[in-house]
Amino acid sequence: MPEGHIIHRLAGENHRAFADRPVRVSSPQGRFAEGAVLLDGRALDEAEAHGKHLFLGFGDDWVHIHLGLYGGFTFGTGQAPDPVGLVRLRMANDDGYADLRGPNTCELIGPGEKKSVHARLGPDPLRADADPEAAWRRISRSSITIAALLMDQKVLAGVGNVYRAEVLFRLGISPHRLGRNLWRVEWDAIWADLVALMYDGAGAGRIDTVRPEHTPEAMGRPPRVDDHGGEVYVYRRSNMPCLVCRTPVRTESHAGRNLFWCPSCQRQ
DNA sequence: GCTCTATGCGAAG
DNA sequence: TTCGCCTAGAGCT
Repeated sequence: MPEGHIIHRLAGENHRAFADRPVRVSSPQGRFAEGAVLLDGRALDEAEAHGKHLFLGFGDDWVHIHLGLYGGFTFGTGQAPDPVGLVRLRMANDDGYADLRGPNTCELIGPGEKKSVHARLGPDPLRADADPEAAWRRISRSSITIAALLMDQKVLAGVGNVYRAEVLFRLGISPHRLGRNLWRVEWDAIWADLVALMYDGAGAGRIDTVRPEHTPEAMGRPPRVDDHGGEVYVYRRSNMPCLVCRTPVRTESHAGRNLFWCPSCQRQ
């Protein structure tokens, strides 16, 4: 259940495990059977992430994967065991294996289709070719909230519910501000903070956003780590005291997703 | 066993 | 704005 930092990490893990050697490809569940037959025994050439989309390249054939809410990869070493649960895609060689379960998308595409996926995604803070100006052009003209804009993958690729809540908290910006009411310096700060947070997240495999001066140790409080594995200011902390000002964290359903913010630290 | 939840997204209304 | 969809684990009866 990943945001973009995990997808970049997965690109690296798949590349390390399977690049440049023949891969045994199968679909124990059967829903990627045709693709598996076509790829079986071929070598993985490239693994690439753009936002929450993962691309595994076998020559001109690409596996396009989107994990959705509950998709996930499991990696293991040695001989692959009998599949547990619904394994859509299994890749294996003599050293190890990877199982993909529950993805929203797992499909074989060609270079043209891959290009069109990239074309409909906004800049990804973790990609070297990202152009934050493209996101700013849309945000600065928009009459929808910055909270909704940050989650819109056409505007910005890779940010999900955790990063949007946390970056807005860290910069003291209300999630209800409209895009066109954002200052340019605020957008620059959002982008820079996302690059730093997501880079750290990709390295650590979890999302930690709490600054050293607000950690439980620094504040003399017991540690509290969210189920997703990281330490955060507001995400999934409804009604708990803000780590900075003690005001209860608020939550509301915003465009179908839970939004979390501190009404005192994020006044406007 | 059942019900709920989740870092997502696109189609339908 | 709501629904449906992909799946597994937690917490409940």
